[in-house]
Amino acid sequence: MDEETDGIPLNRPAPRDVDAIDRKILGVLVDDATVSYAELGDRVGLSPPAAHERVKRLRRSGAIRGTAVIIDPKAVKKPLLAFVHIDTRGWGKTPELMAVSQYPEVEEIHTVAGDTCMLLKVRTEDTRALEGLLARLYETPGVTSTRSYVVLSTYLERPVQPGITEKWPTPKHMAEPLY
Amino acid sequence: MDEETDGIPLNRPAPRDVDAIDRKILGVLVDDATVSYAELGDRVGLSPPAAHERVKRLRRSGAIRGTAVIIDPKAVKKPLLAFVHIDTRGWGKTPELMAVSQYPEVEEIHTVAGDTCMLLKVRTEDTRALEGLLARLYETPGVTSTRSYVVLSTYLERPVQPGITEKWPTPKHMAEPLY
DNA sequence: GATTGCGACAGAATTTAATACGGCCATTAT
DNA sequence: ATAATGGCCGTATTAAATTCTGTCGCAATC
Repeated sequence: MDEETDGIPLNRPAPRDVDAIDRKILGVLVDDATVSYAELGDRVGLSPPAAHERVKRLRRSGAIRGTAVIIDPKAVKKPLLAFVHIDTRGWGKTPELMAVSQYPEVEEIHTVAGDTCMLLKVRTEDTRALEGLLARLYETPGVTSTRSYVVLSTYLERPVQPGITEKWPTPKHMAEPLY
Repeated sequence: MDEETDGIPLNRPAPRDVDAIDRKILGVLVDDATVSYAELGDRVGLSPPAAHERVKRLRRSGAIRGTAVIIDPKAVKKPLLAFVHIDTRGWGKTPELMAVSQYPEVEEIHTVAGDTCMLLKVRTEDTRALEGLLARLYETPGVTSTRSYVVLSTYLERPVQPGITEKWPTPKHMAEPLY
């Protein structure tokens, strides 16, 4: 008896948006989600149960979508990272393309605005496995061409950060935008 | 008395590589790292302490680099995702570029092989914040140009998967490669 | 080929943390 | 003013993490 009763959604207590303390909590948990609520409370200035309550609310509201272990790619034999741009004939042919999401080497699929249609983030064991993936892509109906960017070095790779982004002051020589 | 004694590293028991059970464990924990060792053990066919021991070993060996909450980007006011390609004058100027890793909107920094030098994954509140980031990039010495791919829709985005990638059989019409 | 050492596991015991509960305070709405 | 609400703290209870001990199987050794 938590989410709903008899299928009737309980009227939630107005999903208050994340405040400064929530951001601090997220900041701690994004670095290490294994900390105890006691330590989490200490770090953000709350008692353990209060910290727990906050985290529960963040989970309920969907701000925290889940908790996952971060796997070293090399440990699971996927040392090769690449970004693949895909050009397609129209947007309609995506369903077949979505089949690639079944492959464990595909980590991200986006449609983008720019000089290409789609963008994939893939991780493979070696260049040969990447070639196999590209071969499968070319077999997919609708795919006209691909461009691959093989990662040489990764200098930063981290999950979504809770840190707020400061506003950009328009330079003096530029006119203030309407929007 | 776990990692080392008096600064002398203990000779570890040969970091055995991940086996099938380890992969199943990683598969469970990458979906939900909050499961108890009791349930984890059930799912992979081990007793709770045995599962615990496995996870501890995976952590020690570095296969599990950490545990993190997955934050909904919209909840922290970062609904806009973009990939930014950066062209630089030579590779030497990267140190100044690395300063962008301080910005919370930058999630990934890679050097790549292809028609560009570097690739950034960034998440901002809106197009204006992205403009601000690009402005800072252009101020960075060594940066000659950028190309941005604004994500329209994300169809898949997940952490490193433990799933093994099957080998690609060379098509009949292709010669077998030397390597 | 028997033996000894080692690594992995299961079951029980213990310690620690997660979770639930009751009361207090501040803010808000009536 | 006053009642209601939401958020917090301190405590109590429950559940899980962690430790300990013994057993089993495997492999290297003699």
